[in-house]
Amino acid sequence: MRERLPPASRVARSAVVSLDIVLCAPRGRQLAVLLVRAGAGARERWMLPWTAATPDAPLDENAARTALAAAGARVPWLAQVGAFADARRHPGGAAYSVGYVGVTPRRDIAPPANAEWFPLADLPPLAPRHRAIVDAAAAALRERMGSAPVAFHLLPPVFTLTELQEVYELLLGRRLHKASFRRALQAAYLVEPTDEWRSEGRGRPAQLFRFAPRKRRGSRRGVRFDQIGNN
Amino acid sequence: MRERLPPASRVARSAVVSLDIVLCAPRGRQLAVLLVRAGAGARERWMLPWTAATPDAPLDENAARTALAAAGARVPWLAQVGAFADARRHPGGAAYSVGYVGVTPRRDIAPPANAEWFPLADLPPLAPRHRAIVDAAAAALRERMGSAPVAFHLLPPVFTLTELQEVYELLLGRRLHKASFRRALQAAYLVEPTDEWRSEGRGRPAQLFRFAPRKRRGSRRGVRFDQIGNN
DNA sequence: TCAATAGTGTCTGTTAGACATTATGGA
DNA sequence: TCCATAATGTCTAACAGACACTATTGA
Repeated sequence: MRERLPPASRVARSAVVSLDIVLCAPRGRQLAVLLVRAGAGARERWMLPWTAATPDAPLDENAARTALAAAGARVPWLAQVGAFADARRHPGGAAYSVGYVGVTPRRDIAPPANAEWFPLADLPPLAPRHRAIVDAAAAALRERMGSAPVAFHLLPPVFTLTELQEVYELLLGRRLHKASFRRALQAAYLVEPTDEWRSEGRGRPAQLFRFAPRKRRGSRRGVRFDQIGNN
Repeated sequence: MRERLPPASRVARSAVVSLDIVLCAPRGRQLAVLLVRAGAGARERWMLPWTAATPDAPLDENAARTALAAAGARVPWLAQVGAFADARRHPGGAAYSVGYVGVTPRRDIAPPANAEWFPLADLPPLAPRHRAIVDAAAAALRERMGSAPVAFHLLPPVFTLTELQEVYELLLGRRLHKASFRRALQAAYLVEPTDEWRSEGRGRPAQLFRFAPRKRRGSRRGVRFDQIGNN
């Protein structure tokens, strides 16, 4: 089930194009990113999981393999962030790098021995290019959240609406109104209730839902100029 | 003012990474894309303007140079679309390609002899990778339209509100309501009126406006699940 | 019983979309 | 004068956000 790939540290430093994965998972009220150890003891460094690209293979396949090898499990959602070059500041010396961002429910992932989850907001020092890829990945994640059901890939198959809301708050970086969130969710026909309930600590148990999108009559109202103004 | 670059056809076929530009301009009610001729007579082909990437130079600089050389004028807005690989289907045989999308007001651009504008919806046959880059560029343009004032780079410095609305309709691919469009525009403090008016044919002359964004109090209401549902 | 969380009903301010009306020029 | 386009005012339905309330569990 688990693919074998050469560890990143043994890939030739002359690799022309690298694939670098920013793998995210929820961790309490923060997003966590998976990093792998490069160096040990006083010279300990961290870097994004990466491999040299295999020519002639689709980039997405290459990236999926890299993510699988790094995480030890299939990554349910993976998207390209972009290409990076500027200076030679990749830990493996790659002239070009293609960044990918992925998400996974945390429970699926017990990281390999040389890997560890770090809070996105508090990463250890990274090579400049990896730092740029992480920043671009976080931005891409927030952007694409509205056009793809990314949030559901951060959750197990069944979840409470509070859990779903917490993931949205995580990705959006702001608190949401409970009643409004549920109304919008209902109007979008994205989830359906199961007949299970889960009790956590005190309080009334929460009903469990599953992701079950249905065809929708397009609404698409208006033009929002909200974010226009920079650049 | 105009940079000299080797024409794409003379770049070695072994180039590892290419930069490929999808340059867009308004053309009536459609978007036009700039293509360059590759081959002649019965063997005539068209391709996106591209060059081999210069190692160690920032990709954005590389792309700006490529666009400048292809269009013969500075391109006011240029953004990366992503990296492409799959099979060896680049016209120059590049193993990897980084796509860029740019926009320019049409009047600025008199294309060089071997280049021509084509309607985006009706392009001649392209190499598979170029076709993929064009499609991704069109999607990226629509996506980023909401977060950057792309529309204004498709217009001359002063314009009528009807012209601005037509550009938005072009980019969004749907008609907008005139009164709503103007209200949203006013609320966004993006344009300011000049004291010029322009009369075109019959009807009342239109006031000319210029792009002049001002600081805005963030509104950012609610969560829209509008586009969620496809992966 | 109290504390804590889930879930729902109602009200209000905002706004997209539609319609109507006025304004101003050319034919 | 009639027609075409610009620009604006008003009404309505939809909806985000807030508040309050009920429901259901554990302590």
